[in-house]
Amino acid sequence: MRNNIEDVAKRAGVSIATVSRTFKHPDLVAAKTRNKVMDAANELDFSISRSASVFQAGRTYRIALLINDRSSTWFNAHMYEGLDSVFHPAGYDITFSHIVTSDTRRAFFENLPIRRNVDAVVVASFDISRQEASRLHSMGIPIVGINAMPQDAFSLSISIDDEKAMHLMTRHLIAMGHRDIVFIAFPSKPENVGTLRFSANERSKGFQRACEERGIDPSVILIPDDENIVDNALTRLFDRDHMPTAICCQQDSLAVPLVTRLQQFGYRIPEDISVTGFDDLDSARQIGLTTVHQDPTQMGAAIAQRTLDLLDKKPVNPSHETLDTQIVFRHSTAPVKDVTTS
Amino acid sequence: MRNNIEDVAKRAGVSIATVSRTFKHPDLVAAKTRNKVMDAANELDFSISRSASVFQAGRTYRIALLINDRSSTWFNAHMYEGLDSVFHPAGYDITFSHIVTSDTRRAFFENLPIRRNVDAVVVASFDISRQEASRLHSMGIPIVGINAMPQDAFSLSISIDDEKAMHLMTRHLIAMGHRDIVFIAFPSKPENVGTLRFSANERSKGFQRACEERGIDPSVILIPDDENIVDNALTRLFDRDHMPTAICCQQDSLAVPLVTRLQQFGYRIPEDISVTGFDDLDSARQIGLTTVHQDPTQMGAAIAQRTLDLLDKKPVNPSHETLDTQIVFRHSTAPVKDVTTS
DNA sequence: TTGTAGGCGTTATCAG
DNA sequence: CTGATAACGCCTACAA
Repeated sequence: MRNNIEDVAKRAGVSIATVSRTFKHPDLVAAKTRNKVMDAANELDFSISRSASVFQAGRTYRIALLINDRSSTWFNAHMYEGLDSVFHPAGYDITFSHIVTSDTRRAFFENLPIRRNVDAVVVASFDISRQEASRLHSMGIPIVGINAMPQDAFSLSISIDDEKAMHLMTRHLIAMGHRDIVFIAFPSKPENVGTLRFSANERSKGFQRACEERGIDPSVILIPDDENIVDNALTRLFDRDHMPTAICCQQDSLAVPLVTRLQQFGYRIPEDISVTGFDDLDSARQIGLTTVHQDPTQMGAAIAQRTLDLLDKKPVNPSHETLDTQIVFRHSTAPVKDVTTS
Repeated sequence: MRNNIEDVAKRAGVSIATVSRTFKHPDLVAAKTRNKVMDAANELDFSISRSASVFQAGRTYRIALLINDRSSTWFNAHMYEGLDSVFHPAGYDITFSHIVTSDTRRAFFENLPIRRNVDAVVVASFDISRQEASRLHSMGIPIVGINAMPQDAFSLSISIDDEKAMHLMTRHLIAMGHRDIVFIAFPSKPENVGTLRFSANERSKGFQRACEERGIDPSVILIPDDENIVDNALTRLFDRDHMPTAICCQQDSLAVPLVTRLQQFGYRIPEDISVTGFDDLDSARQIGLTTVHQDPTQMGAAIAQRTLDLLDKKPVNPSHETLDTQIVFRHSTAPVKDVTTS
């Protein structure tokens, strides 16, 4: 912490400008001079102060990441990893802003605490209103979205089509003869109902649309998203007259343990009940769950790269990307056995 | 980005010092002046530049987090969340340094790219050599460890006792009559064998010690840590003459899906085979796995708080903390049925 | 309670 | 290829 660029300059017998150049533009410095400088720097344990160069660069080299959940979530942790894999090497720090309750949300958009202090904003997994979008844009920096809507509120965006994916999945089930299908989901948080679209809602819609298209009465179970999600689901399931032939889960983190527990109660998956998930967690692959694949790491890396291009004023092709949704067919789904379908 | 402190000062008809104080020490500014300044600031969309104030503060307000795995790992993601919950509000950014291969490791410790650019270093889940420790200390800043050894190489540390925990777990199994127990683990990476202690090794040691204490020949299966860990484990398991009565897994991420798969093959857990894990993932609770609990979020938050105290030169009690290891007994373990033990 | 002025460490510009 | 110098935006003694 002690030695600064001037100490190195003195020791190397050059000017501070030369020291700076040695680090930032080595090619502009004679090899001999460069070595002198590097030696001096090593002896003094010197390296360029990031704070100082960031400061003088005018850019903040900081990216705000807006999330509406914990950062340790499967999606968020992987997305962060993808973002960081691109932003970090480019010299950017990523900092989370947790937009969880409607209060924090309002406070955030009113005060924009990150104003003037980040070079770009990444909005992940939640939708923003037009008003919030324009508020964000008042900062005059790129706003990019990951699984966030509406797309045109963002400078760049990347998303999967949750509705379509779940629609596809439901059709898969229906095509195998299932008519008694239950969709299990977590309810939207109250502060988000109505105005905003979340992945969860889209998935629910996709399920319902597929059912309605085939004249099936969609059966949806909403369970609290607490520490006992599987118990909650089982309770509601057992509360019915009979078990459905297929269970469509909003996400793998529910489907995976549910499979295990159903097995423990003697239900064979998929012989007795088909189960599907969404996300494609590692554990989903391990247990052979049929699910919708998405790769948040890759999404993060992709949008980060495009954001970087935008910041560097390079041409960025497509501004808005909707990834193909892909179902991974494994062995938690099978045709219905006893076909008593009307 | 446009307006700086001077613009605000002009508009508010005060000096820049007053503007600065209004933001940093509001109590030192007359209420009336303060309002004038805040109004001007709002009109100009001004807020203090973090880069500038960090720069001039002399501190970097950055924390380096050294990990030897991906940041999206269950442990790392949660630990990060804990660290961030304390560091972020205090104005610190956390940046990952991935120390993965022996090459990156060597390069890191030779060049110390973070030198002079972070206020503290957090080493997580891997051990460092004396040499590396002293190298780190040459930076003249606190080095803190989370599940890292040797403790006295760090200014502060917090750990669980992996060896003890697995020893306890194994004894639990033995106490229930199990003598045919298999321990399934991932091998250490080659570059770490010998010199360094990892959680994984400690757990293995704990298992073996417990076995030896009871005259049981410890049976250890090492499987590659690739995309098919459960298949790998099952293959090795089926390769034996017979199934063990108990399976001790190095971590939940293996144990949880293994339970599911074993069930699919008709083994009842725990009636036919007892299975134990380590970590206490959310999914472990959902499926009722008996496991060792650890809370990386809480560990991260705790060490972050103590690090902050250290940075602020407040007294920090205990420097080195080893958390009590706690087993969560659920229903994946049971006494052996057909006791043919010799 | 408020203003003045020096300095934080680096980089870019421009001259040599 | 190298050196001198003026920013960059803010904070904090110190003075008023």
